[in-house]
Amino acid sequence: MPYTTSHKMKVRKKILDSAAHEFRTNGIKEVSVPRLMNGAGLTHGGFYAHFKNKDQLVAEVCSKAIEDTIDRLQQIAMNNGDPAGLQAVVEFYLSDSHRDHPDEGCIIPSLAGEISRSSDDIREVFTEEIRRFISFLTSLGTISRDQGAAFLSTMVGSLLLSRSVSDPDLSRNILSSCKTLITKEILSVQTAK
Amino acid sequence: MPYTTSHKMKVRKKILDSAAHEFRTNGIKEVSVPRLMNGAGLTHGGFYAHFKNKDQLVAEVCSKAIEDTIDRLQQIAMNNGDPAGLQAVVEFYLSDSHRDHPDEGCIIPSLAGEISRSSDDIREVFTEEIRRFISFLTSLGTISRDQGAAFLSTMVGSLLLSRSVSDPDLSRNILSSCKTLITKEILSVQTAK
DNA sequence: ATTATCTATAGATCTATAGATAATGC
DNA sequence: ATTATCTATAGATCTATAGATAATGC
Repeated sequence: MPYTTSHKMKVRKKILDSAAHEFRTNGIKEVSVPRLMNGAGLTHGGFYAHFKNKDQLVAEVCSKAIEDTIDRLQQIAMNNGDPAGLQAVVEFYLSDSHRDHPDEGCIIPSLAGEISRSSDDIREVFTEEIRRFISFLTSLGTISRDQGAAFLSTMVGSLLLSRSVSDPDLSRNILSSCKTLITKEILSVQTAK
Repeated sequence: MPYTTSHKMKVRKKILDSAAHEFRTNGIKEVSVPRLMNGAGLTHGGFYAHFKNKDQLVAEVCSKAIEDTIDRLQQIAMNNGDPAGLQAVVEFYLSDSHRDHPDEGCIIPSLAGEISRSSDDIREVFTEEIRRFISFLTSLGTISRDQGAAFLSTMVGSLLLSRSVSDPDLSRNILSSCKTLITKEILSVQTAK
């Protein structure tokens, strides 16, 4: 074998990281293979030694990026104890800093539009990760799986709209109104218990 | 003047309609000017007699398409009377048929991702329409402007996710959980009054 | 000897423009 | 006479592949 296996894995990871970053910032269609490979310090021809085609890369990025986000949110939850964990996750997701740094934030608001129009292979991977995200949210509190699904929808929609409007006041308003809605719902469940 | 003004307006409208349709189905980046013009029964060269560039078309489509959606929802609300109007709008927005026909549905879930990465001109037009949409929702019930903003976020996020997952059960679950969340919130306001 | 990576390129396709053509109003 | 529309094309850029090169393990 030329090049150690670990070398190839390291390069592959570099391409994946570069792609995760670029896709979040610029969308899937906007990012070309040459641009991607340059970002990883390579030339474009080598891409196909690592991935069958661009779609396969997209599928792997979806999977990896969402799991990384869940891991990060899990950390935030653990730092805030059992009843406050879910609330802390929501606050982070709907924060100004998350809105202003799509390049390292959750990939769902950035790419869901394009993914909804993508191949079945990509959508199946995405589906599994959405399921995992809902399970994660549900695991944090006394909420039902349905509430987890609704919270995820609200957070994704809110972040997406807050990034799409050019008026900072409206943008902040969109985030805070959704925080209020979710918080109210969390509290209503806790008092009903 | 060659060609009546009304002829030119008619053609311009045909391009706009074709674009609104194509963008919703395939995204902005995916739809080329030649493809667009073919859809309107013209050749690509003529495009620039109507629009300065593709961005100007995108801005006009955003504006027109969202206003059309609000008009349509207004109709639904009026058909359902004063207290039930808001509920009927939410039910329609989060219906299976809206999910399954992005080509004639609300443009926001389809395009917000791309718009969030677009030029300031486009984002400013979009902002104004989002404001209008929130005002419209607020006008339907006893809800606050903040609640209108939160409902819009939830509806957009829900429709987007329901279109992105490949499992029909999960997709329906995402829609129904958001309907429940919003309905609960509407009722809580009404009983508090 | 094997294969990741590079160089070069084929074949599409995109946005935008220039100049020709043709459809209308005066 | 005016200008919407068409034809043709410039100049970029994209995905993917073929063949050359070079870095490593045996």
